[in-house]
Amino acid sequence: MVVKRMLNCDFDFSTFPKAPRSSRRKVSSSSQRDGVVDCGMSAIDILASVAEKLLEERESSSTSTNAFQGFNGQDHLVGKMKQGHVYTNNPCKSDFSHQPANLGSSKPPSDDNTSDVSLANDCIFKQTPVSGCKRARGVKALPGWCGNKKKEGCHFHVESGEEETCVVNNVEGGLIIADTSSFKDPNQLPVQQPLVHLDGHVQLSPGTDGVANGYRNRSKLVCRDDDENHRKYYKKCNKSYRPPLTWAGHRRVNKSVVTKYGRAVPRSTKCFEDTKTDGCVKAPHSKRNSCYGFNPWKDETVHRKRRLSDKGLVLHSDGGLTSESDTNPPVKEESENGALSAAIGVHSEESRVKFSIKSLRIPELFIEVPETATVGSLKRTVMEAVTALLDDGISIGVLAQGKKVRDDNSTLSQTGLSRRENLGNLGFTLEPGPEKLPVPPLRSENPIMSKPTESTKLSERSAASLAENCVENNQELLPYQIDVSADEQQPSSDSRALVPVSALEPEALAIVPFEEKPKRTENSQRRTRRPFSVTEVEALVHSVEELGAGRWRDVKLRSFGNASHRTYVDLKDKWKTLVHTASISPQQRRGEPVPQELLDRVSAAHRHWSQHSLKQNGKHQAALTMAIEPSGPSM
DNA sequence: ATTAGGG
DNA sequence: CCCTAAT
Repeated sequence: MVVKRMLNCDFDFSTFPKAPRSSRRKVSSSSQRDGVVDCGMSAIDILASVAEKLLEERESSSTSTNAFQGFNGQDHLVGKMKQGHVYTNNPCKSDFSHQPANLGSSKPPSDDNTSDVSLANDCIFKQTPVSGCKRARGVKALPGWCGNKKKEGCHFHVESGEEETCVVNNVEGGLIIADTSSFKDPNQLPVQQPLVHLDGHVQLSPGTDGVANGYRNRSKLVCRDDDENHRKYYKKCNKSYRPPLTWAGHRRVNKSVVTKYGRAVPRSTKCFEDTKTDGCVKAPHSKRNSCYGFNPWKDETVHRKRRLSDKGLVLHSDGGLTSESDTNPPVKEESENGALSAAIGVHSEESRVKFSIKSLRIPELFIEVPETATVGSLKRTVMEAVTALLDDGISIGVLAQGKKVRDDNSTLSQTGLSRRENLGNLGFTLEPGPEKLPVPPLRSENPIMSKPTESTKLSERSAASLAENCVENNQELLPYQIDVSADEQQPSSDSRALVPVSALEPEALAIVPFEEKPKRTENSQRRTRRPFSVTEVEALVHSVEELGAGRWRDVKLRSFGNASHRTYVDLKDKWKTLVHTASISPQQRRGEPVPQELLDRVSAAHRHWSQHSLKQNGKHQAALTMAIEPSGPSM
């Protein structure tokens, strides 16, 4: 099963033109006021639009057929989409206006194409509110992709709730479960905020500067009705769905679907390299069931920097606020663009403010499973994707009056959240953690060595990186400050600031602070696993025979020279395992078999040096003893 | 930076 | 392969 991001990591954010944050903010803000949805376009939307334009172009130009080759078949389109690229010869480049879309305008989107999808300086697409938009046409042009006919209202909901969370599109042999928001209108497709580069790139992160965002932190977001049960549930799921991992160190793997194949799959820059190499193209109907949970904010380097400035997803509390005395239950309002919105019920009683987040939508969740997949496996797939998304850790940010509240110590009343009328402006954001996100050193590893051998790995890898780019559209609409360096807030404290008062609504989902000390910055990647070859083992054994175990630095220098990927710690570890391997029966050994001859040498050397060290130790002891009692026992 | 050892 | 503690 595969849960993956539709778009892969091949985005080139760096080349994406951006308007100054200030201007973007401004725009967003005003458009928000006007209720106009900006950049509320999903990848599918964009692609559909692009396709539409391409098709239109073709229709109007009988000589430009070549330019549409890539879009003629859904196969192609789907495949490309998965790469995160929309390859076009850009026959209709001009269709994408460079002019700012009707930002800030309250004018309803016109019916013409350009207003439907236009590229602002800011690279934000302005789009007609989902329903009945042009996309439908584009979609239709791509039979099988997301045409109305094929789109089904396959819904998933959290066990405890009835929330519709996704729409499933049948895509030639596979299902693509797109986003989530409940789309009453069958024509509606998940709305996200991808950006389309003029060169055809589709970028997922909309809002901000396309910076990848992440639920990067450790604090966890737990949807619950009964948090204990829920946690158990998640745990259970994790256990039952995750394949066993050998390396103890892979424990964290469980946290991400992506890790299905272990963290061996690096999610750093290499993702890009690899992506390019294999194109990250996964046949839409690959026989292999793969499951990509994308984990948006986990991947990479390329986006890391920018990610710093990103404030991530926004849990937007537009409406749905109600006081405790209200008879009517909190009304959940759909954010126009769908993704991850949360209706928050606020109950006021004197100095107390209670929150009840009715729902949290998970944005952009793409799942691909073969038609032959069972419902059960589909459930698991969805579960994995969702779990991976949540489990990966996110921190919560609070937005008051549209501004980010940085001071975790300020009270709600001081922040202006004590008054009900202001609660309407309360917002939450899912964002990267407090940890510094230093630009990770790029490992220059042998490209051949690191070249993945399994296409699945590549796919997952890219899927993982891609996910990283997911950004809730709304964030762009919220004028909170974006201060990268100053972003020192502690996620944990942030979370604590929001004390869930659960049970107001039994089925309400609440954000629960989840204590977990961040051990490792998410941006630090686990090295890719590189099994020692017999040759390497031989070299290692040889060196140890001569130098003994313990002088790893020398061993490294001697047998591995400048092999940057083999550190002395690696050698030490390898020796450790070799010794162990040599001590067990051949039947218990795994991995590439090490010649018994070598293992015998390992045993011999180990024995030898062990005794040697004992002797040394003994000598030392003797020397010490002598030093202390130089003249020996005098009594 | 190395080494040692637990995870 | 990671993480720490101790050198």
